[in-house]
Amino acid sequence: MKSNITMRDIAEKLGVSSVTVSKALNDKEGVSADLKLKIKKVAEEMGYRFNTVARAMKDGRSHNIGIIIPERFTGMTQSFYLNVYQSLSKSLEQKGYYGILHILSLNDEKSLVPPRIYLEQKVDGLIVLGQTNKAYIEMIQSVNIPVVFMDFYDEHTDMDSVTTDNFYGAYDLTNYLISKGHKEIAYVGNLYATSSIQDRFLGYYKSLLEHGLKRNDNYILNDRDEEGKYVDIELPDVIPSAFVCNCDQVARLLINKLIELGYQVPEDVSVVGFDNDVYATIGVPGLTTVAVDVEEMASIAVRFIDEKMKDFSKKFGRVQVKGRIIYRDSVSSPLTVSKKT
Amino acid sequence: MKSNITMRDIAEKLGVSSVTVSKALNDKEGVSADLKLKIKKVAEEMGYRFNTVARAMKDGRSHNIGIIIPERFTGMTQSFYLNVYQSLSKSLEQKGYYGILHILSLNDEKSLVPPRIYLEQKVDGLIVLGQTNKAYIEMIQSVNIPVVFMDFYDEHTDMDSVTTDNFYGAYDLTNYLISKGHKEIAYVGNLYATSSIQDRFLGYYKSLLEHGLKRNDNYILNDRDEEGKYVDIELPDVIPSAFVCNCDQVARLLINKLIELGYQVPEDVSVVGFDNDVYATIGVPGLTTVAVDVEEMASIAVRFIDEKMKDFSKKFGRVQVKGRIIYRDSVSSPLTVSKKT
DNA sequence: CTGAAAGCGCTTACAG
DNA sequence: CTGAAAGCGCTTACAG
Repeated sequence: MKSNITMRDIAEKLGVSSVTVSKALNDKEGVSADLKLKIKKVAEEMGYRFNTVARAMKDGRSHNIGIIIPERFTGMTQSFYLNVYQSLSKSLEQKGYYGILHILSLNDEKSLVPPRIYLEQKVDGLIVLGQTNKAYIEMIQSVNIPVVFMDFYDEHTDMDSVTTDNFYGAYDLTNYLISKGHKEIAYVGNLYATSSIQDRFLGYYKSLLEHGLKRNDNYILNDRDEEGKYVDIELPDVIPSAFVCNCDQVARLLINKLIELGYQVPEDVSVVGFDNDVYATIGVPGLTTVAVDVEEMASIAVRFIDEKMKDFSKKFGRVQVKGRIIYRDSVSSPLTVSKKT
Repeated sequence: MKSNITMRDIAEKLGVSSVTVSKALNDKEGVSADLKLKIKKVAEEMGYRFNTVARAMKDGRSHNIGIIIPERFTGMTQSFYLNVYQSLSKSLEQKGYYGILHILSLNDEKSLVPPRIYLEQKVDGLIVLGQTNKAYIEMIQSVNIPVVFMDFYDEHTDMDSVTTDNFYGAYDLTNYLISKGHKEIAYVGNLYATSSIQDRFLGYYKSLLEHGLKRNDNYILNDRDEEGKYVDIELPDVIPSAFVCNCDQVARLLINKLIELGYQVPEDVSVVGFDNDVYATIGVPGLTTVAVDVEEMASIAVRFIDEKMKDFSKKFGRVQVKGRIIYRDSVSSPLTVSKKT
């Protein structure tokens, strides 16, 4: 492995000082245009590669941003966060940052162990992607580098977070079902599991309220236990004409269950999901759902980190990014005749 | 943002030198046990965080490893590489490295632009995850830091690569179908698209040869064009009793198509996939497939990088990691009666 | 326009 | 066992 070329090597070759080389290569003032060109040419020829570490040492900024994803969101089927990570990675690169992924283990979360990337001053900022427990949020908020939360928020009023507009998305979707003529609409999701599920529920509920439809407690269906493990969905005695599911995966599970029971989707029952992930397009019928604007979310989170880097006290609060409805084949107008066998 | 505590701060507080602090904190020789303990205690109290950048500056190693994924493998539905990335990230962390993701754009690949993480000396090594064009492989091989390729290889004999044992997996799976009584077995996949598809085909073919079954050219079915875009699968006039698909996604597409045509899987036709990804478990029936050992692959790739770091000339060549068959419900013994309508 | 000096926070010889 | 000196490769502030 040949040792690396430094600015000093270039300087010596040209009989100038390394200060001048630094100025030339960084397009700073204080070098004649002639010399600058010559320096750049020689740098190129010698295969010079800029040493980011030395720069980091000087200005105290690594230009690395840590992205923390709690372990429980990283299972095989949960590709959403990895997609977000990818978008973040792209957005960071555009601003000259680099993302370092850290999977937060259940243990470290419980024991409130700060991520090693922080303890070793490996990163200038942190993006927490996915809900952690409250104590962990507080711990991470107390850190002396910028922190932005993604895809969740909680009662801590001083946290900066970027989430998809769950409330509006579910509201929009439910309005759509109602416009199609549905009056009996169930919601599927454990209201106590995550803030997303809660907010989507509230959006659904607002739509009911606005249209003067009564909320029916039997139409709020549980889909998972407290650890997030899916449980069998217990259907009510009277099947409603439409279901708003808190996510596409659950919508797909529900559809499979309904089909097994002899119902046809969307002829007998309409079902909508949320996320527009694989589960929306795999299987028949394709799901009408809300597509989350992952790239926009990533781009905003990165901008926030960047601005907080310049002014640590800057606050953005809770920012919501609107998604949009993707229309597929899982919704139709309800049958007017009684549909219970 | 309070300025950070340094070793010198600790040294001053205790009236010792920063050299001694460095030795104590790194558990090196040359400090009395007493003093070491005291130093560690004070470091803890003062909230000292080790500065990795300074260490990197000193020893010329950033401890960052770049992970390059070609853009075309990062679409919504292709979560496999992101899962590998996640495993890599974990393995790297265990050895004290940090992974930095770089999505290789189609343009940069064509123009042979080296990744910025390399040009800026941001990383000590590179893992290329997913096949690139040959010229790009050559360019990246010429770099003066360790490189390991994952999930593909090609004619360059000097490249170190870690792949899943595609050949053996498909061979194993085809043997299984034959043991179930199948004699007419088709292979689905564009043989010219990737080395994985090719090797899986060859494993399938070896199994046929070993069992004295004749290869039938009509039983080799195309699934995608040269850009990797899926095309409609053209079924042969006589439907075989079993299909070996090059991946789960294609297996699922094929099953849906067969069902549409009125066939039942596995009653009329058996289908197997490869990868054990979402497509294997989503939909009915569940796919019999080969599970790739992602964690083992990641762990080996990281070990190779680590060892090449110590000895740049070290070669490992092509290493294959065996997967294992996951038995689900997409295979049964063939009907003995004629099955063509 | 050009460059000598100092420093970022560590660690590695080496001297006492 | 303890520490003064030098250096990793840059950049900043200042002097000429």
